Parts: sequence; C-alpha cells; structure tokens
Amino acid sequence: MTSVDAINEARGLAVLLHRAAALAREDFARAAERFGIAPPAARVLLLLDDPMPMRKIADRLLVDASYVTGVADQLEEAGLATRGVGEDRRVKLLSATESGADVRERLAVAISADFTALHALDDAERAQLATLLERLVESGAR
Amino acid sequence: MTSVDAINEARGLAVLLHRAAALAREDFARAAERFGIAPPAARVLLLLDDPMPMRKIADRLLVDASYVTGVADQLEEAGLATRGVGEDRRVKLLSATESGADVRERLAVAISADFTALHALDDAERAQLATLLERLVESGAR
DNA sequence: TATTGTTATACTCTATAACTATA
DNA sequence: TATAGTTATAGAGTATAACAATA
Repeated sequence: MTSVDAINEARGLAVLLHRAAALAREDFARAAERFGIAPPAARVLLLLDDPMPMRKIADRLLVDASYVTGVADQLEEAGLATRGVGEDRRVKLLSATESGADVRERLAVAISADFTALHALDDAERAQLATLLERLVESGAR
Repeated sequence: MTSVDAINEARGLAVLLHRAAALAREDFARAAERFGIAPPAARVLLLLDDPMPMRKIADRLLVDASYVTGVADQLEEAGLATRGVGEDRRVKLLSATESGADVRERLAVAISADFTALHALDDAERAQLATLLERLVESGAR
C-alpha cells in the first residue's frame, strides 16, 4: 500500500465512521423526539434503571458534571426524574419517576426498533462490527 | 434473541459507534490544530484538490450552504483559499492557494498518521469495517 | 421563477471557572 | 483540603429565514 492509498483509506474510514455515527444520532434523536425529550435528556434517562449520583452520570456519559446539572433540570421539569439525597449529603441521586420509568422503557424499545444498524446487518455482521469497533475504541483509550 | 437483548445490542452498538466516531473526530481535530485551522475549515480544505463551487462543497459535506460561507471566509482570512467566479456568474469557485495546497497535503498525511483505526486493525479488518459501515450508511440513506 | 451565495440570527451541545456545601 | 453539585458564561458547530444577483 502506497502512502497515498493509506491516506485515502484513512479518509474513507473517517468519513464512513462519521456518517454511520450521524445516522445513529439521527435515529436516536427521532426516537427521543417522539417522547418530547431532547437527546441529552434521553441519554441520561436511559441510565436511570436505578437512582444514580450526578457524578456517576457525568462519568458514564463522558461529559462534564456541570452539564449534567442542566439535563437533570430538564428531566425534573418534565416530571421524568427527581433528585434525592444520598447518605453522603453532598451526593444527589437522580431517579426516574414512575412516568420517567415508563418513558425510559418505551424509549429503549423505540430506539432499537429505529436503529438502522440492526436492520441493515445480520446477527453475525453486527457481532463483527461490534468487535471491530471495540478494538478501535480500546486502542483509542490507550 | 429476546427483545431485551435486541435493545441492549442496539444500545451497545450505538455507544460503540459514537465512541469510535468521537475518537476519529479527536484525531482529526488534533491534526488540524497543528496547522492552526479549525476542523470545519480543514474538512473544506481537504476537498480542494481542484476549485469547487460553494454549493458542491455544501453537498459533499452534507451541511447547509450558509455554513460554507463562513468556513470559506476563515480559509480566505488564513490565506489558504480564494474565491473566484465561474462561467455561471452566480457560482463562486473556492480554490486552494499555493500555501493552502501545501497545508492540504501535509494535513492529509498527518491525519492518516494519527488515525487510530489504521493502527488498531490490520488490513483485512479495516476492509471489513469499511464494508460493514458502507452497508449501514447506504441503508440509512435509503 | 429557480438557483447561488450571503447575512443576520438563533439554537444545541458542551466546557471552563468560580462558587457553596459537605466530607 | 478534596469532592459533589450548581451557576453563569462562553464557544464551537450548525441551521433557518430573508435577501441580492444571476440565470
């Protein structure tokens, strides 16, 4: 492979990765919109199988803690989550309300139904894709 | 596969896709920064092997035309590109300057050198990944 | 009338810095 | 002193709407 080929392959893979991720984002946003919530709020809500400290939410989503504050506000305003206090009184636990838990479950179903990758590839291919992406992500995290 | 499994697989693939794309974006941004240009400007510059109408740039990058105006301004201010007029006098052709062409080539090399995916996977795996992503993207574009 | 490009504006996502309360 | 969360603010990336020039 000449260096020009390597450059073109890198460019091609980067573009494909970007497009595939954009499609997944669009699928996600469309599903979230059907429940009247913004994508970031949907991402947080999907984490709330159990009450979770704000700090942990930030770590899980790889975002800054200050950002989670605003998203949690939205979820509270929408009546989908509430903040409680932990034994360590600095910690706030965000939990899904009854209605939030309901939306969370229906949202999860809607997303997997809409998710293009699940329809375009068969079982073996999806597994292969997952394996390759894992390698990429792990190597990127060093 | 139960529906719960399907949901979890979709979630897992979406997360992986997002993480892999984020890594590629970071690689790209880091390389662009070394040349003192913002990622969107770098994306446009990489297109300018030949003079290209603003309209076509927008179509290629899947962004709005109004957005390209601002990016082209940045490239002009940096002395990396210039606007010319086509035979159709509505059309403006953006072309790389001499210095722009130089940066474009070195940027392409830097990106492929930095691109994590090229190091984490071997030839066959990269080809496989490209194939799978193409299927995804095509099916998403309907 | 349709198309190219531009301007002004606004929105979404996200981070940084400074701060409060608690440990 | 260190950690959890919040506030205020700012910046990047991108779109929408209205518009001028040209076709």
